[in-house]
Amino acid sequence: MYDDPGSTGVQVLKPTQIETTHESESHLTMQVVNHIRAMIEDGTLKPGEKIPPEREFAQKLKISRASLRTGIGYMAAMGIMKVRHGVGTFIAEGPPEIGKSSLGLLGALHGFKSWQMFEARLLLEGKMAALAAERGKEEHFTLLAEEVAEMYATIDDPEEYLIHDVRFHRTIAAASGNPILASLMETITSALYDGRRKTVGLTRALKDSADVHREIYRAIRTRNSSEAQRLMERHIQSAKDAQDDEERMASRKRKTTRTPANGKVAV
Amino acid sequence: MYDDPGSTGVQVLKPTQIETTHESESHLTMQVVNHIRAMIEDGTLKPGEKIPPEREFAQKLKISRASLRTGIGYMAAMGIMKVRHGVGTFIAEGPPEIGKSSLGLLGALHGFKSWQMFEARLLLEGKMAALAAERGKEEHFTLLAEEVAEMYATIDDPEEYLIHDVRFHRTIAAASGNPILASLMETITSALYDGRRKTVGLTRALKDSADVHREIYRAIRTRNSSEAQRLMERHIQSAKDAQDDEERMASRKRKTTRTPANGKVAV
DNA sequence: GAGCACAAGAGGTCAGACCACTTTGTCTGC
DNA sequence: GCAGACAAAGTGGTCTGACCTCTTGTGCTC
Repeated sequence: MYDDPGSTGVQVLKPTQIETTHESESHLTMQVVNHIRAMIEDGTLKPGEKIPPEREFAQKLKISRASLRTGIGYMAAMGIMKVRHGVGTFIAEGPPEIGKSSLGLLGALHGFKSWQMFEARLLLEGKMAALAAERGKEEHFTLLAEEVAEMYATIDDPEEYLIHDVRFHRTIAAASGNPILASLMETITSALYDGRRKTVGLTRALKDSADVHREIYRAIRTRNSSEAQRLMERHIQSAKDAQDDEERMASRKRKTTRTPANGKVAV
Repeated sequence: MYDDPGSTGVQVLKPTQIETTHESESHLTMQVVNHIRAMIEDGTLKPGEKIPPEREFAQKLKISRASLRTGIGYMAAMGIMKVRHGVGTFIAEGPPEIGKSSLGLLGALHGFKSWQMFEARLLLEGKMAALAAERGKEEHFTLLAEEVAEMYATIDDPEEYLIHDVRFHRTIAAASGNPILASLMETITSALYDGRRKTVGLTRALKDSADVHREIYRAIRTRNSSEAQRLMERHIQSAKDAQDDEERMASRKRKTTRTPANGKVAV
């Protein structure tokens, strides 16, 4: 696997290897991270809130602005904070993503394949659909129903449709009661989006798509977890197939008149 | 779910919301990230290799050293690069982790619970065990067998044992043929480790633990994927139970003589 | 009342000096 | 000749303080 150079290679035991996880990033960077973390944990800082201006905050922490910025950059990279030029720095809110573009970068390093992303999605979303059926609360069902309705309503407007599509999946994630799984999903789907900018003819079968979502909703609503999982898995699988088709088509002919502008993916 | 303030709250549609994913981090930071990304993709830079010294590299990119450092810090935060004071900056190698301490920090924000981590692990590792049984190659089986042997051999040395334990699980991840799932697992387990530093009496049942690993190995070896998954899930479940016990014990009585120093978790 | 201009506040970048850690190779003393 | 101490080079870490750019709000003008 990772530290195996050749075929003969066996056991080169470096007992400390496991520990390598920690001890990164200089002292001051971590000081900033921990300070902010502490402020979050004790409630001084809540998601969406703004931290003090850099100059001021740096002075309070008795470090230079440069060091403070390093720490902020670190947390911004992890998606914990959002920095807005000319406005301020904020604690992130909304669906937690484990590490934004992280997956995309890692992909470049280790050669992640598209089908692997779908396999992961299949697993995660399938399980979450099942969990949503078991643990979902009334308000989740309500939201899901609304999104399905909106999907049917915007069936002629791919842009709008996509929004509700995404929301539907996020609501299921929320209903699953496990934010960690939700984060993982968010990470992967976001890599799937802007990582490649797939261009998919959304118009093709939005009606079918809406129908499937409706079925999934029903299964969850009636707490039929195995059915929910099955439907969700089939749904993702067909999304994958659609993308594969699209890809094959695109690579075979570059001149097909269509290609509906900046791509979105039907989820 | 995320953007739902009250009970009446419905549909406050902000069509651009989905796009919010991109457009973060200033221009120069991204320039650095993209430049390095390009160098990785075209093979100029490979995992484990060192990038040029900051002063030199900054000059080459025609940006200030400070900006370069921001970019490097960004990638370091995502686990793409490792910075070693006094030595140099390197492209990360080894098991890719989506975002190091990211989960821990996000946990502080969104209140991740321990059982949720185990639920995620159960799902991921269970699936990977099944996949390993289906897709594993001879060399993976060999490595797995070796690790099992080492486990039995180091049954009296928890420290050593843990190393092989971890390697066993990583080898399965590698054998699953899906590095994305492997990354997700790595992320979660690392958060489980140093996120809390659970103290678990390892000595308790290392023999049993080794036996279980052996059984899992056998199932994978004989390509019995459902059995592999079942055993792995049971294994993780019992690890969770053990930790729960430990926790309950620790919180009830703080004076129990044991507590074998800096904690490791039996995997 | 609708625009527009400007000022204030906040993050972004820069330059250059200096500090701290690693590594390496030489020099010294035994 | 060898071991240990030391010095220097190379590289990341931090600081200072100035200046640039973006966003937002205010108040003036028409």
